[in-house]
Formats: sequence, C-alpha cells, structure tokens
Amino acid sequence: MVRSPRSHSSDFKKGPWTPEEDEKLVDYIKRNGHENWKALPKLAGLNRCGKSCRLRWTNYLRPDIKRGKFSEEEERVIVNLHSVLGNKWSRIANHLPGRTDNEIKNFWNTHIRKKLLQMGIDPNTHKPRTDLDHFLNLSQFLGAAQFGNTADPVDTFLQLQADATQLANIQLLRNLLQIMNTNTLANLESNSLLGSQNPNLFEGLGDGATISNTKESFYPVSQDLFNPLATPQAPPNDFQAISNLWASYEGGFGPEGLNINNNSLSSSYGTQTDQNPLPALVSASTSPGTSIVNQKESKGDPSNYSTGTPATYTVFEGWEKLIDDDYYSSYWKDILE
DNA sequence: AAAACAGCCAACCGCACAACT
DNA sequence: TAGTTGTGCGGTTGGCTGTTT
Repeated sequence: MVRSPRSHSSDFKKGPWTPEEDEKLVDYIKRNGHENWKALPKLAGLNRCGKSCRLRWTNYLRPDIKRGKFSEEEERVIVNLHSVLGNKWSRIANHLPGRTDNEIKNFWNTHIRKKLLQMGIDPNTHKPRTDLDHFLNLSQFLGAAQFGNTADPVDTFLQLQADATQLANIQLLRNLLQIMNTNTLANLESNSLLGSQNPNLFEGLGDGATISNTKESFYPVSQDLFNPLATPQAPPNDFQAISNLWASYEGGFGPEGLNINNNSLSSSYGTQTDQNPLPALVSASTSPGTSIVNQKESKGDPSNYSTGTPATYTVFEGWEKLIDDDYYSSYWKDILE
C-alpha cells in the first residue's frame, strides 16, 4: 500500500534550509531525540514536513557527518563495494563511517563514474567498455594517423573495430596483471579497504542474495586503479598466478559456493591467503556447471571476440579468449615474457 | 563584462515495505 | 485481512558556483 506523499505537502516549506531552521532542528533533536519524524517539525517549531527534517538531519546536521573531500581510500572502498552491491548507496554508506548515502551517490555520479568511463570501464557492470563511442574516443586519442587515410567508411569501421579489440585486450592484460599484483594485497586489502572497524567485507552485506546475484567486479583492488597510464609490474610467476586463479575459479568460486549469508564464507574469506579473494570476478551469468570447457566450446564464434560480449565478459573469460586465439597468443606471450 | 555552459550537490520525489491499527 | 502510517531508499531535479567563450 502506497500512501500519497504529496498529501499536505504544499502546506510545508520546501527548498534550502536556513541556519535558523537548522538550529531549531538540532536543538530539538539534542533535547528530545527523533523518535517520531512526523510530529517533530511541529514540536520543533518548523514549517517543514517530517521527511524533510529527517533528510536534513541524516544528510547534513548529524554530528557524526564527515564532510570534505573523499580520500583515495574511501574512493577505493566505494568502487569495490559498488562492484559487489551495485547502487545500494545506503549499504555502501554503512561501510564508510560519517558518509551518507546521498553524499556517496553524488560522489559516484560526479567523479567515480567519469573516471571509470575514461578508463574504459563500464561503471554499471564494472567490466571493460566495448561500446563503439568509447573506442572511437580512444582511437582519436591515439591519433587518427594510426588508422590510415582510407576514405571507405566500412574499412574505417573495421579498422576501428580491430584497434578497439586490441585496446580491450591491452586493458584485459593490465587488469590481469593487477589482479596478480594485488591478489595478495587484496587478501585482503579488506583490512585497509574497510578500515579496522570493518574487518569483514561481506559482513552484513547479504540479505539472502548470493554474490552471483550481484554485479561482478572486473578489476581487483588496485593502487593505481584510477591511473590509466600506470604501468603494472607483473610478478615473476605470472603464469602460476593465472593457474591459481583458474584453480580458484574451478574449485569453488561458483555462485552456489558464495552465499554471503553463509558464515563459512565470512570466515574463509577473511582468512584465506592462497586463493583469489575476489569472488566477484566470477561471471554472474556463468552457472556452476558452465565450466571452462563449455566456454571453450563457444569460442568459435569470432563475432564474440571482435565485438565483445559485454554482458558476460569477465577477466577469466577474456583471458581465455586471448590465450586461445592463435593470432594473439604469440602477442601476449611476447608481452608476458 | 556578460552571457553561456558545465559541474556539483542539497533537497525533493515517489516507490517499497515493515509495523501498526 | 485490509487499510494506514512511518521510514528507508534510489533516482532526479534545480539552483548555486566556477569556468569558458
């Protein structure tokens, strides 16, 4: 049942709060608390609706509000939590003491979102962007000369597509290397990620859903997440790291093994040191039975590769596509070696 | 100097849902 | 059981401010 929120709303003042109104609200809450928001404005001598008072208090006047710029640490926390929770701003805010959901939401929309887009990451899916506009921009960034001077729009398009694919591959490699580089770090960076008061990333995150129901994360926790120009330093045993990641993937990071409400996850997540701690890397669209084998069976469709399949494209899937492609295999080997 | 534009963010809107009557 | 109320939440808006033309 949904009541009409507009009823009587015209009787109340709207718009920006004055310092006098703020003072009245703070004074009243200090003395009496805020058990009943509907009755509060009248008792406090305010011509505002209770909802307006509640918002003003929770988003601005509360004494524990932390104002000012978001730190890089907070930024990382937001990005990582968003990759798991999506637009659950209040849930994200629970892990950032002093920050409100509204503040985080605004920060996301005005700062982080843009950064991710500029990095070629879809802020909604946390996966590489494959839309043509993005690659057109990147292509322009790299210089039009690289694409030749063909006047044929089809040729131009194909060339753009080819370069876009290569750019996507470069980005995949970068993120893979970052995973390797930060795999241990992320084991978790949750200590620093969420601060000492939040030792467990997933504590309290679950409400019956599993991670498979949430958005997957494309990238790991990374120190240079927002520095697209940073060069990742690969550890010496990259291939071993990849093998470990695959092993983790095959060995129990499937959706059914990641019920957030399951205590075993919380404990194992916080203590494991030899597995990829980033469960969100598992494709949400990949069922437990959909193994690498099945994915290999579908690799024959070149359109999937050249155009990408953004809805289901993960680091691992992308890696497999890369290493299975004859043309690119030597290319990547060269880079990795 | 002024108009146009863009970015930012506080506040509002409306839906959802639990608790209550 | 149906209706009402209170609150939480995510999306959107409008106005302020700084920058560009």
